[in-house]
Amino acid sequence: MPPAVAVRAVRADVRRNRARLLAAARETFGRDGADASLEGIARLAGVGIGTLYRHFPTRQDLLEAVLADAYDGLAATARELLAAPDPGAALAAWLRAYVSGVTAFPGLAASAAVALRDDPPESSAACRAMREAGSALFARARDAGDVPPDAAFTDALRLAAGIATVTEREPNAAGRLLALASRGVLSGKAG
Amino acid sequence: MPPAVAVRAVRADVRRNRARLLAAARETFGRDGADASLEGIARLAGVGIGTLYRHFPTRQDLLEAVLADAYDGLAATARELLAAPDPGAALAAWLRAYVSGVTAFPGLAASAAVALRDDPPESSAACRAMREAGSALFARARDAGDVPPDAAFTDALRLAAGIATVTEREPNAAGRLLALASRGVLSGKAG
DNA sequence: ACCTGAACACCGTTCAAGT
DNA sequence: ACCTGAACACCGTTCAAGT
Repeated sequence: MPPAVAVRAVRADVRRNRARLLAAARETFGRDGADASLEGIARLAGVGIGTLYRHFPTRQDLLEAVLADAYDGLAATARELLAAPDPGAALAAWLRAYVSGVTAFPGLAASAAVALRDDPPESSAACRAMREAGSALFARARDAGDVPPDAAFTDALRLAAGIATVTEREPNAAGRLLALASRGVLSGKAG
Repeated sequence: MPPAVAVRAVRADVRRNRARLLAAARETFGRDGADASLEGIARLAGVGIGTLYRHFPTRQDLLEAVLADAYDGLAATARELLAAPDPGAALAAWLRAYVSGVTAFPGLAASAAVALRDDPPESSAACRAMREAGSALFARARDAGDVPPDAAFTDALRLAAGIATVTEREPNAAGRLLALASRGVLSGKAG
């Protein structure tokens, strides 16, 4: 199968460029935020700007690729937390991890929120896997009676994304808002 | 007092330019979102770009001036709702109005959230008045036992800002998330 | 005192040429 | 098949000149 070999050879090249672009993006976004210069990222990666655009047609595509790492970690965390004794506390811990994961640098949380819209663009495999793992954690908490029976997982995740977006780089504020949303702003009385 | 007269004459000029810039900003932002071209706004207002920068040194300043209208309306609404019978329902209605008011166009909610940071920049008089009126509504709901006694008004408002930011142009989603945050993601059990 | 707008610097994006 | 980077278009911001 000579074509397969040829394809594999090309892929090595392409993959190396992609990996370099991602590493450069992580470094640059982490320093300058999500609105950093794309030309700077291409320069740091040692590729032409056209190559960056070939791999990541939009800034959002590049940001979502950066997010994939965080999603992998969050999916693993969700699966671990499925074994935790208190379903509600496990869900709360996971939502905190989500907020923390998508606030690695300014502007990232807003990108993460895009994948949670009512009519979202097609999302990455990592994002889908993260949501599936989180959904199981959510269902367990709901079955245990820790979450309102009519609540939707995506809405809860989106709420966390909103908190992350407005509390970027303010972990204390993020914690307060998550606690308030968990307990309920209007939950003074019994129900 | 001749100087006072001279000052007043100048102010008329300055105010007219400011009003034109604001009208142009409302129209342009409303059509193109908060990242619309500032040159286009100056052109539409019939002033030079330098005049726009003189009045509004940053884009955020211009957006906050646009927000002032919404804040005036929200302050009035809060004062009216103080007379509503159910304190909790009144607060809920006002938070819905806030979300609706700061989502007039894409990008506005994120600007509104800036004024709610833990260490916010100095905010407009309209914003302060809105927060004071909302705070009274919040205190009433808390005194009535509709809100957790240790909850902070600014955190509740910030939560609404976060919801607004991630659900822009999706009123249904905004309603669902507000309902979820009001009841509490983890409020399945009694308390 | 305020306004103008040319000038500067910078960035996003495309695409013809190259390998 | 992929990469390069010059070229184009556009925008933010400043500031010398004007009123």
